[in-house]
Amino acid sequence: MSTKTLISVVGQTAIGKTKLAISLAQHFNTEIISADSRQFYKEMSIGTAVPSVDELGAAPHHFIQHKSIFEPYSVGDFEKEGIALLEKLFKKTDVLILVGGSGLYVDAITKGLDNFPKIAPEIRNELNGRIKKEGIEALQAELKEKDPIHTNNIDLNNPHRLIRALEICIGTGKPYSSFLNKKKKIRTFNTITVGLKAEREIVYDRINKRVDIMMDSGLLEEVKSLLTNKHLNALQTVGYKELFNYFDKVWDLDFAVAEIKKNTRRFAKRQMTWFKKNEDTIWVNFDYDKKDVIAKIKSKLNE
RNA sequence: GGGGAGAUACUCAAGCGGCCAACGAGGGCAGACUGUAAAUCUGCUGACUACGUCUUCGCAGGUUCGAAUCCUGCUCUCCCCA
Repeated sequence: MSTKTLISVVGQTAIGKTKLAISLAQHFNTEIISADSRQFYKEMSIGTAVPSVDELGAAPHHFIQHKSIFEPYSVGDFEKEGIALLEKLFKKTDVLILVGGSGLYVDAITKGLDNFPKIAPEIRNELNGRIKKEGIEALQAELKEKDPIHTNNIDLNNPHRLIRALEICIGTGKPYSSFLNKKKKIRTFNTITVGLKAEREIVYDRINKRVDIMMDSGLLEEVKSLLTNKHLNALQTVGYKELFNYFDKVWDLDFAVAEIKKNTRRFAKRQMTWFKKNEDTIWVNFDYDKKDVIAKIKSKLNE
């Protein structure tokens, strides 16, 4: 009777997730939680395609531009905040909408991550310094010693993963792998995933057009205003990093824009390989019929 | 008209007698993903009846046991002198 359901809307960038989410929120008379790792930041809006004022007014949204690029923020933080919010909102409604293009962030809400203690940022800084000075091999050797199990499971060539594993080992004195696969998190809600899809050419065309629109809407100015912060993690983002190169005079503008389009296409590809893994997803074409989608969701709701 | 340089896989670009289906880069494709995730990393990229076979290095001949690599002719491109 009081089963709570989270409708998770996923799909590639520029495919129309925001619009579908709003339709669903209106239909179910409910609210939207964003799981978009770049729309969290209030300093970024054009390049992240944050919902417009009209869209934000069409349904209550959460986690849109609620953080600053200067604050450290991670999936772990997002999971805690997100679950807390869901719990609060589920007190007054049975259905909520989650929308997001960031696979890991979506999974953090729907499936949950293992708990890791907070690690002092100095440890990562130091590891970043060491990997430059001593080379990746030194850190690989150290992980092998501190966590032989995890050494066998991760891609040792991936510096981000290597450093993350090591910072846990160093910061906690325990192997990274010892934090994995604790008891399964119990979610108090069911999740129905709706995936938006379209043919490659259509997605690519929409991406190209959206990048042009972003440029016409003042992306360049937005990026210029963030120039002094370009080292911040949140700004290691398609649409921003390429234009930093333009302002640094390493690329001309046309090339930078072409790179944004290319990198967005590649990002869209990676999103798809992530979302394809979920076998329960209800896939709908980007030119869906609204009633149809709602009917599919409802039949799933009644299962 | 004369002289010179060059034509290599989707693109750029190495190779200059055997170890070459051909370095590398770009692009493309596929994949991985537990607090950097719009990030980061990995694999594949001539064709196939695939641990083997077949067809490629401008075109056509030739030399050689053997050629992308040497020779001849042709075609095209670029540069210099007229």
